[in-house]
Amino acid sequence: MKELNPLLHSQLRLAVISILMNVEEADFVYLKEKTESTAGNLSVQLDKLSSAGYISLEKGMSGKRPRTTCSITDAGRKAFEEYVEALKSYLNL
Amino acid sequence: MKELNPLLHSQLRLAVISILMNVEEADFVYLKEKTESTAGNLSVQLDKLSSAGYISLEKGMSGKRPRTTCSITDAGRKAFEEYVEALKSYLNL
DNA sequence: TTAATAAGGTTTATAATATAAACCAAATTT
DNA sequence: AAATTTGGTTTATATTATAAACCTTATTAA
Repeated sequence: MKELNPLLHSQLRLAVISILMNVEEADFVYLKEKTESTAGNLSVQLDKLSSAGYISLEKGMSGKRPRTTCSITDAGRKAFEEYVEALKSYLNL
Repeated sequence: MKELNPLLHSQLRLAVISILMNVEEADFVYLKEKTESTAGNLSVQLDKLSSAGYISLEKGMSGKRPRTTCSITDAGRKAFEEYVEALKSYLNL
């Protein structure tokens, strides 16, 4: 049985990556709403994905308010695709 | 985004359930080899699946040696199928 | 014939993870 | 100017996964 990348095998991180696979970029607030996570949890998980090189974080300003935008990297895309392939062997798809 | 049943969203438990979906029954030793897990870890995870009613454990004897055989229950089948459906929404399948 | 090793597990301790609570700074509202 | 909101981060806690240590019976070796 194939290994399931533990960084992706987590509900919240998987949700984030899954969303980012389908959009150019998404900001912190949007991800928080879509995933229904707390800010703290999301912040931690985004950092982990970023440290792994799976996403890139741009921390800037939108007018006078802070704004963090996230986008998936090539490494993230690849990791996700490999994860999906591995999972398929478990799901009988 | 749908919730991913945490009892199934674990590599080893998912592997066990996945195997049991395809066979009538499987014994402890077989599952240990197929999943490449340690006996301790497998024992713990089988208990969790059993406590949840997802699998049934028959602890008997094969000749003079103990033998635990496992099989999936209807509840386990249903939970697995729901888990797969939920996951699909994350995987773009 | 008993000492060591193996088979088939279980129990317990530890390491890793996920999660939320508490916190912070700047902006806005009352 | 005090209170509240926005957009987060840091830290503490609860949960989980995992392996190490252990147990019992059977088998093999000395």
